Amino acid sequence: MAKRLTQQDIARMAGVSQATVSLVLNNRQDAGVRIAPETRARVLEVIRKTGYVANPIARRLHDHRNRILGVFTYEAVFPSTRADFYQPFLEGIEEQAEEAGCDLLLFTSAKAAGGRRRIFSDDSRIRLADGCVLLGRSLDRDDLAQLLTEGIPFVSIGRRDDAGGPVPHVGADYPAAVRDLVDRAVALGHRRFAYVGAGTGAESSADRLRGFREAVAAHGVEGTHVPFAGLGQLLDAGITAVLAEEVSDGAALVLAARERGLSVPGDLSVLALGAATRPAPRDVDLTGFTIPRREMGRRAVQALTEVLEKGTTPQELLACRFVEGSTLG
Amino acid sequence: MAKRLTQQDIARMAGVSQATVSLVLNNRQDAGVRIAPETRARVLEVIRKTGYVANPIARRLHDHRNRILGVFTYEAVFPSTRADFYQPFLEGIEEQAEEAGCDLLLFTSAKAAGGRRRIFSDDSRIRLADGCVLLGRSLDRDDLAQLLTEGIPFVSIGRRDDAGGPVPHVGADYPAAVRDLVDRAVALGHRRFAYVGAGTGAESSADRLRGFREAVAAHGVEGTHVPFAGLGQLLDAGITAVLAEEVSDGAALVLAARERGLSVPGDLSVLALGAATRPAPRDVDLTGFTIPRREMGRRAVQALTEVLEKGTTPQELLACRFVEGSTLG
DNA sequence: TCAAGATGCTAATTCGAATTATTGCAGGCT
DNA sequence: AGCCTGCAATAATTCGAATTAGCATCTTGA
Repeated sequence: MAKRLTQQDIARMAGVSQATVSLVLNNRQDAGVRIAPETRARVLEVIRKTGYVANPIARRLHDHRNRILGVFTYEAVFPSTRADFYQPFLEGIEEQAEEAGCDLLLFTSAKAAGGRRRIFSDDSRIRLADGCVLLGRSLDRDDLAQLLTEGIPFVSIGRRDDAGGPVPHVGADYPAAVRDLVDRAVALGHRRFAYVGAGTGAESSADRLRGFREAVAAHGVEGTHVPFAGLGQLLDAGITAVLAEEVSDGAALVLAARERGLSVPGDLSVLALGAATRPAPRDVDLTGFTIPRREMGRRAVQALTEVLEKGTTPQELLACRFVEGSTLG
Repeated sequence: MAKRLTQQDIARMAGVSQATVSLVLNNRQDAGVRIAPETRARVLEVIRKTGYVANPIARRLHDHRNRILGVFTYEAVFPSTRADFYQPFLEGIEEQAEEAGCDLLLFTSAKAAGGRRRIFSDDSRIRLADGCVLLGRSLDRDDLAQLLTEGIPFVSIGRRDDAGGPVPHVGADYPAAVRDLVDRAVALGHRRFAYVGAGTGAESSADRLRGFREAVAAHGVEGTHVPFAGLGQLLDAGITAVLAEEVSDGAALVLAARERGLSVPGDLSVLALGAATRPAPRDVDLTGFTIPRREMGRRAVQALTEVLEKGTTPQELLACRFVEGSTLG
């Protein structure tokens, strides 16, 4: 196997010193550093011909920019079961990375201790990347805390509670999106609401439920929360509008209601809150909102750039888009 | 940002040298290297107390392996239009990379000159990775030649003709798979065959057509090749069995035949040769074969490992799996 | 008792690139 | 001639960990 080229090799070929190659490569023009145009050209020509690229490892040891952005997920991203969830985010990430001229490093090497990947294993490679985008419904609190204390630049996709300090993130504004749905339903005359879904655990769930509670309180209407949906109990309780965290749960409710000969939205309105951790039937035209996944991916990379350049802690929530379906009336 | 601890720091705290810390850390017991148990214990205690972890960057610098595998595609991989094509391969690649303890670098930074990425652009970053897996229906011959002459370790997914030298690849054995289909059809009494599809351009197309020609010649039956399918002309020519390179073409033929009131496979047998560059209707139960995409991804990474370790030029064809559909009779 | 061997550790070097301090060399000026 | 100035390029050092050669010190065995 051909040995990897080094700056020393390039230097020899161009008849200059290694230092000169480095200076040319980094296009240094500072005071005190001067390279004659013809020398520069000669070095560049050798670099072009050989396709030399600086060893990112060695470079990293010194300077701190590789133009490599890490993408960490707790599970493999490509299996089709996850693809539906990860894909839109990755699409945005890839797009923005391309724009920023960065390559993406997928941390596939993270030791799968107990089936799940870990950010910090015995020889964590997270520092290979300039910074890192974290992707997943819920992230390990300890991992986040360690990222913060070790000062590793990262951005979470999805809002995160503090973990020993504010966590940089690009999330979706679930409270606002849920409030909007409740507002619309109230305007149509609904007075008894139910929220179906976990409503706890991951921040995304908690945020939705919080939005729901705020909205029903603001309108002075009735709102209950049940983790699992039973169509019967909902109807018995006189509920007229259900907000389902999971799209698939919402769809199941609609189908169940129609099977009973009930009309949706005539007898019951069903609103979907965008979560898609499980595949949902496509043929139910749910009213609700969509999560701007692709945009979140893009913005996360932009935010990461900001972290890297300015050392800030960006926190941003993107608005969800209302979807005019046929299950609210 | 807390400064990271170094082995030097640990050494100072334990009252030993940096070298000793390294030896303890790596648990070296080789001949000529000995550390007294109490010294070892003292160092380990300091490491435990401080939570020191070796800087992976510095470590990599020394052993010349970045443990980064590149994945190059001529287009973005995540957009849903391509996802169906790339996904199974990537799944296998990711799986095997995880096993090998390597991370995946997606070359998203490759300049999109004329919409298409280039392996060798002005500042190609291909050498960032230890080696590279190439993915795509057809690869640029000049790119392949350059990879070979520059001695960049790589493996192509899909068989490739020589490009100034043998190209390391992991492909699918199309000739065998096509011959198998023809054999089965001949056994069922078919004597007039047609091959529908490009049959040229990409190696994958050419290989299929070659298998077809060999098979019809071996059986002494009639076999013609047409780039585009016209149901009428096929029937006029007395064809009883059609092999469609593209699954979608095969499906279209079946649907067209049924629309005319013909029976498939009663009046016409249709066999699909696995190519899926266009989305195909799911509701046609075609007989044919499937390409072991996921396995190809896995094997490609294994082959790349071999290239990296032994400098060989692996070439391998994986068998396609026969699919018992309902369009052969 | 003294050379041979075992033991325990460290100094010095390496990896590849970035950076700083320094040297060499024209040419201009007095 | 002697001296500075400005420019070009290089030697030397740095980063953190791994490794090799080698230096003390301590045991043995004859």
